[in-house]
Amino acid sequence: MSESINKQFFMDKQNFSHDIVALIKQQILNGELSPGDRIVETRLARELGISQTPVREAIRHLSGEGIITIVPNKGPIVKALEKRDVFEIYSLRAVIEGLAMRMATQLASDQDIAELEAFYDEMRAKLHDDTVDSLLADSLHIHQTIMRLSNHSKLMKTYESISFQISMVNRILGKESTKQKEVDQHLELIEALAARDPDQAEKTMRRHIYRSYREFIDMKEEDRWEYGEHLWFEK
Amino acid sequence: MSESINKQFFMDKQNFSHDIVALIKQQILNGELSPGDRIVETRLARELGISQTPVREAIRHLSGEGIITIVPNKGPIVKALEKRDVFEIYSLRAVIEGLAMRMATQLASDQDIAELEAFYDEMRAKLHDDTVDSLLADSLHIHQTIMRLSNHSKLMKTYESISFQISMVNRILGKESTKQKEVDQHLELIEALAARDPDQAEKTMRRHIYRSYREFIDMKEEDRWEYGEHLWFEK
DNA sequence: ACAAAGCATATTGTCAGAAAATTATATATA
DNA sequence: TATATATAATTTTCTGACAATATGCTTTGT
Repeated sequence: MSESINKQFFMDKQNFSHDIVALIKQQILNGELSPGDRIVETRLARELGISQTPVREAIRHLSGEGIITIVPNKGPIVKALEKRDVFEIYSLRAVIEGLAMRMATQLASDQDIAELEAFYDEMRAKLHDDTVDSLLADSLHIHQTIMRLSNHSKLMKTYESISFQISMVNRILGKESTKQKEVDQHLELIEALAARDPDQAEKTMRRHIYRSYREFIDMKEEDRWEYGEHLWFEK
Repeated sequence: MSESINKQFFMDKQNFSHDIVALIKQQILNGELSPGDRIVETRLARELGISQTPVREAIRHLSGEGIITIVPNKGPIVKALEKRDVFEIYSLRAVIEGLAMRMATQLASDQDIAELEAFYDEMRAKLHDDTVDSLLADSLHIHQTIMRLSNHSKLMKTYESISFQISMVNRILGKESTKQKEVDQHLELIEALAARDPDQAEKTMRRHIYRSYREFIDMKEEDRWEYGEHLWFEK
């Protein structure tokens, strides 16, 4: 019944499991699959109109990525995010992106930086008549650009796996940022980049991410995993 | 023929693929499987005396971890390590372990530190009549202990996946370190930990790893991915 | 009414083999 | 000889069926 409908997902340049990996990720970000949800291999296979094996392969791949947990003889579940995870995600992100900044100060061309500045100006211009979602997207774009400028593939891979979970956090808990502050912080980032001072750039990025984390927990949580600022950046 | 022999690998508390993941990793570290080698699912399954499916699952999991690359319709190969990879591994490791140090200064108990100091004394005592392999193992133990003290699961997971590749690097290219220097550096680490100064601790760790990297490329390579010290730590 | 035991169902784990794709080998043609 | 074409062999990919295990429900005994 729903077989023919879902077959559209298979643009299938490569193989089934490859597309199923993408499909499941997308469903998690959409909210069709929530953390803690069980994934039933047979059911998913039936819905997609294919057999069990490629579904299993996709799930095994995702378990390797750490997005899905497989309980032996019980089955796969979408990894749930605890409060502790949020702390870990942000703190890891801080050092990952910190190093990216450091490298970007050395590797970015003048044009790269000019483009970032232009993008920022646009972002600031439409600040007041724009949605929070759009702001988040723009923010994400800046961070991704910096990651790309670092030209460090393992850094990017690690970032992607975290970034996915960040998106999960944002989608689950929503986010109302004070737009002005958010925008200002990104100016700091770009200025630090333009100054081409690695030490300062790294510190700025770490502080930026620490502030995001603080904002997040101040809004949503009572108990926090914090251990104080000195766990995040220098003085 | 070799079926019954290899069956011993399956202590099999959970399921086949779980053990095959461990088996393949072990074979890579042993050198039975080298980077760039192809893995033929049917052959491996036949050798182990089981069917193809669990082998495939294990390989899919490993591809998720990034240890194996799957070329669609061609098959899995053990990911090869380029020179560039070595740079990326060390630099990523520097920030990962840097953060671990930072956290360890806050989370380690006095006893934890005392144990590390005791271990170090032992290590130094047997310095002269010990092999390089044994020294490397001791060094690894210290690093792993610090990771554990950080009590940061995502950090540890990232570290593990790098650590695996570090071991690959070491086994492929060998390593004759100047033992004395190597040992001294670890003293610095433990002292920084004992001082419980997060900033200093992080910097010490980063410098330590940077030095390892330098030692490595000075020994083996001509061309280097370096970009200067300021990419690694503050001044 | 409640708990334990046994049965039924659902789901995972494994298998053997067909279908599709790739690679290697051999044959034919210029 | 060299190049292209056809054929064979290998390997991946996928399927459908079955066994092993866990879960939920009913029955039974007290």
